[in-house]
Amino acid sequence: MARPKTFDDDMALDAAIGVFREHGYEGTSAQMLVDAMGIGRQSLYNSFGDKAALYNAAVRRYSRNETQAHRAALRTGDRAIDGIRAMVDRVVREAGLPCLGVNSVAELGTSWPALNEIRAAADHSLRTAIVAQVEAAQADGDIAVDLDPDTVATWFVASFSGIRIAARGGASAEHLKSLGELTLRALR
Amino acid sequence: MARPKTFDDDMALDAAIGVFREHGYEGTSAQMLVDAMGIGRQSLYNSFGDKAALYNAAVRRYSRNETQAHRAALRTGDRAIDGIRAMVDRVVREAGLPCLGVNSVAELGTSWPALNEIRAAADHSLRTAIVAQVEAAQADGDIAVDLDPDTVATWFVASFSGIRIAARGGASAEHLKSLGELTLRALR
DNA sequence: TTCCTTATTGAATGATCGTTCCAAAAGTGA
DNA sequence: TCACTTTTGGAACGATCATTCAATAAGGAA
Repeated sequence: MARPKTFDDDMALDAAIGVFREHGYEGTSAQMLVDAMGIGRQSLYNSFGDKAALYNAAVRRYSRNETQAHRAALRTGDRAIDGIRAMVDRVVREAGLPCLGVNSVAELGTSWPALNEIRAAADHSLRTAIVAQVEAAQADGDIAVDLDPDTVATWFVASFSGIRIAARGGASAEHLKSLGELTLRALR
Repeated sequence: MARPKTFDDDMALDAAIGVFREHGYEGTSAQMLVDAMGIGRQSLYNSFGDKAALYNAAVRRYSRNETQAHRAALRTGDRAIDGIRAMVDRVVREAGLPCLGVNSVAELGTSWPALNEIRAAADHSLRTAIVAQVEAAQADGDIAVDLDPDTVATWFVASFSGIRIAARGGASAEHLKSLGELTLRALR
């Protein structure tokens, strides 16, 4: 057929994610992307379209990975609450790296329809998993039954944003740990 | 002496705050600032220095106002917990507008030393007020005494970030209200 | 009024922005 | 080896970026 690519799209995308999560959309230039991704300018545009499309692809991939990691953590442990704790612990542990999801919301809000759809898909996937786990934990008597599972799912997502912003602002590991504990304490 | 200014620095700064909180630092151009502030380009540079200095001044003024509003809310009501509730309610109520503090942390992290100092000052002012109020509420029996007041202060700040990010992502008023309630529930 | 100082206005600066054109390079199937 | 198709690298595009220069305008002190 024709000449094959010399790079892997997903690996290049991971490099782009690394730049975007640190510098944001507006703070990232095409030159920075080319340097980090290790590909030519034209290759970038051939493979990903323009900068906005690349950003959308980066957020999509990042969100999917992040959602998958959350769901994997949820499945660990014996009791349902153990999985929930594992999910919170993971967020606390990895809060040192900026979250592309949080930063994307902070920077762009809901002004990009394409981005809204990407977020809605990830949100739905994560939320349904959390709701199921919360219901199980309530059946176990580990989460108060007067709480609406859907509200609790919103609570977790918001708490994670809070923890990540705190970390990005320079909070210590101890403080972040306390935040994770209080997140769970609200559900007793 | 000489010709006086035709505009008020603080009013112009408020206009700049309005642009920065919506579009971020990198997403805001000098032209957007000139248009919003209603002053000439040269006047902007004469009065505020370069774009970074103007941003610092905007964050400083915004943080001071925000801290003051929090402290004012804390002082309302009979019991200490009433003031705390008022502070949380205010955040929930006004979460519709993007927070320059949260967005600044999300976008820039701790990479600007000057900005770090501005944040530290506002943080200290807010935190000491919260700590005192929490101690009073603990004495009243309205907040669990096994919680460290300083940790609780960190908790409030992080929760506010979470609520504001949720709002910026499109969360409904009902969801935001639930988040405010859960923030307090963690302290029982 | 006259002078002095500062504010204002608008054009212009070089740099960098995102994006594209174009020619050379290179792998694949015949 | 040849022809075909796609990738690749680099120069180039107009637009916009933050910032400044130069000239005019305007108020206060004498």
